[in-house]
Amino acid sequence: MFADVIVPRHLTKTFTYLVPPSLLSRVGVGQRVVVPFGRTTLEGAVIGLTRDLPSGVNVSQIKAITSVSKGDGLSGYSPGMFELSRQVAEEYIAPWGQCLRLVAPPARAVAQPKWCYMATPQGRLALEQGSCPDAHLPLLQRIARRKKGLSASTIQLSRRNSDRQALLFLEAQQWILRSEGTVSNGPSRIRRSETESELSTHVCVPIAPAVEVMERIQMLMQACPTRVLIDGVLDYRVGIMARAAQFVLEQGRSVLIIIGEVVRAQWLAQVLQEATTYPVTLQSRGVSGVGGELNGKVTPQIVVGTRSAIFYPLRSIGLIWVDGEEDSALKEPQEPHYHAREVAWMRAQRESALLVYGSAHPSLEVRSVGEIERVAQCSEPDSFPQIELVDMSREYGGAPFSATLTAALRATVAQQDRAILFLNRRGYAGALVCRDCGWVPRCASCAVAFVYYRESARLVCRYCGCRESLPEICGACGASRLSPIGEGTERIEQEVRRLFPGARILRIDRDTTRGVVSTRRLWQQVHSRTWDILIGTQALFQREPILPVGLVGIVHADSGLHLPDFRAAERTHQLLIDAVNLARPAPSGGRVILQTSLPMHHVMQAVAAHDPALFYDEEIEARRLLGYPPVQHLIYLTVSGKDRRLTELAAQRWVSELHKILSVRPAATPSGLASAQQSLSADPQSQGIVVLGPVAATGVGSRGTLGWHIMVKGGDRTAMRDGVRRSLETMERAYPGRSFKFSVDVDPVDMG
DNA sequence: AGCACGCCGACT
DNA sequence: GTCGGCGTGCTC
Repeated sequence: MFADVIVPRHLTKTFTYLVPPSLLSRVGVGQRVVVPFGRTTLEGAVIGLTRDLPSGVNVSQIKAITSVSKGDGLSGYSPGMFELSRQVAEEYIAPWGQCLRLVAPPARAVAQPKWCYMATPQGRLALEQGSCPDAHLPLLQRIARRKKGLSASTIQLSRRNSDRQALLFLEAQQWILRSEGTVSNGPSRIRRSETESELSTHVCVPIAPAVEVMERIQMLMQACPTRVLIDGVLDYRVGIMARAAQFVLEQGRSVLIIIGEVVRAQWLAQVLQEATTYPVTLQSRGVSGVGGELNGKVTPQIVVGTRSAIFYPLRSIGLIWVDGEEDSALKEPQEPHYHAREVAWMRAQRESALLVYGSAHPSLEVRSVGEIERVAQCSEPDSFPQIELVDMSREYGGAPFSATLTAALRATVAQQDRAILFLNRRGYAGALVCRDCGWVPRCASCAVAFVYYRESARLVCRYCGCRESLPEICGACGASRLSPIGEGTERIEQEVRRLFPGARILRIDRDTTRGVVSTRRLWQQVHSRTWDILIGTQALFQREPILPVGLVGIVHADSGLHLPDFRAAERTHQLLIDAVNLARPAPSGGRVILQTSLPMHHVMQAVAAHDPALFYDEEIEARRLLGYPPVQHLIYLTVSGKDRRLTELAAQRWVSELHKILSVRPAATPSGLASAQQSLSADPQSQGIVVLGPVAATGVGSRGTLGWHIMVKGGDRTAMRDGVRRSLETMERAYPGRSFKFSVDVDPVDMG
């Protein structure tokens, strides 16, 4: 009997092993097995059993399975998780073996025996007496110098044959001793002392949910698997989360909570530990282990973690809660490029669990899911701060603050209240903007902002690669004041210090929060409220929440709109809502001043009116017209290599393969692209697939490699995926070796 | 992906 | 001369 085994490597093929008679009864599909692989031993999984050898494999090369993984009481991968890894591999066009490591990181002790060499008393004696041969002396001295021993990886014995011989010799002489290094892994129970001092839980006051809300959620739990969107602010969501978790735990089932940022996960774990009576485990990346089991008995628990925790081997899950489902941190930047929000739904369906998406500003993707229940926070008009839009194109001079904002800051400082100046610093990626009306030149067919290249004095589209010369005048108002934008936090800080010499000013951004120590100190200052004016970027939203203040000034609300990303408006909308929520409600004197050059833009109008529908309705229409997600789908391909020219040729070859397989009319040239675009716009439900590019990657020459991007866009997701998978196979066959790397990102996010 | 081998330039 | 850089091939 032979077993087809996949290994946790970037290898698409399977390897065939002999099943020893002694293991016949224990080896089945899905079983984790230890196998010899090349010179090493590693842990793979059986995906099939056969009586005959596959063609092309010789009996003489066949090795036997060493052993069956001893585990945790489960026979290898639990069937559900094994299938989940296969589903992820298929969905995201990644090698199955690569996805296996998500559901069960290879047991380190098996995959890489960590040896540790120590000098024996005899060895030390040999050193003193000088009886060690000169050839092996340096190594013995090196080992003897370390009292606790030297690990094999430090010696790097793989490189030098001489060292390997020396080790064998020294071991034979019993001058050194080889022992197994200790490897610690397992989930870390949160230690209160460690995190409590750092993160303030008091800043969040969970709102006790209404009886009807909890009744509805309990009803939905009967209809599982099902999805629900909880649309509301953090305090509201945490209130429901704690109650729902407690309810599920009392039923004897566990709760899995996924959140984008690590610090947010720590904070949430702490809040839930205080709010519920069950154990909370914080799952951080790289830590493996089987949870929910103690002496063979399943103990319900809460697991909080970042995206990789969606694969946590928890048994009997009743509730999966993805909080901040719109966070791009839920998308894995490496292969396999899974999105934890989507994997959560795959898992919820397998486990028959309730899946909750929580957000203060849900993604268009989640809002457009047909069969999703929605629980929205009812907000009275009184719960919002007062918002004023200031049209910056009507302000004189180039000052960063309008007269309105300056006066409001002055009043706030005079009243000894606090103010936050929010600056959206993303978006300084070299866009050209009209100083008079805020217009930004955009690609006609892709509708994303052009990237401005100063040296070549050109505009380039990040999506389709088309180029244009610089416009002389503004396309909207005809003025000739077009210039690149840019106003950093430093500049704002200087200006605030000039205007308010007596005020206590604190700045939070990527520059001030470089190190762990300085970050902690700064955040302690934020919470101690020993400041009058706080200047910050989106770094303000990435940790525990901040108590709201009297005045929030949004200095340049438009800057995020200029990113060359079709989601630029959506991101800006989210950030502005977060910024608005930093102000107290109007009855307690909360006020927001939003400075913009585009006061009529749907993002600004929606934020000013506290009416998200104004944004969503217009945005979804724009996505429909341009064929962007969630209406249509994208697959983003990258070819990277050393030689720019050859890599471009490989990328072009990929495009033509895609054309062939997907039977798309060649439309890669900017002129042809416009017509392809037109045919899409004419029929929004068109199943037509478009291939854009190749376009040179912008981060030019990172570590000597160059990249070219290709975008596949269309309505038929399955056809696109199948086509891309087949084209990838063709490319990897056509270009073996490591001169090029072909990568695939299904449903990309963060394209700016 | 890892991990070997093997071929080349710069120094203990 | 060796040490360590990286390019290439193989793993049942």
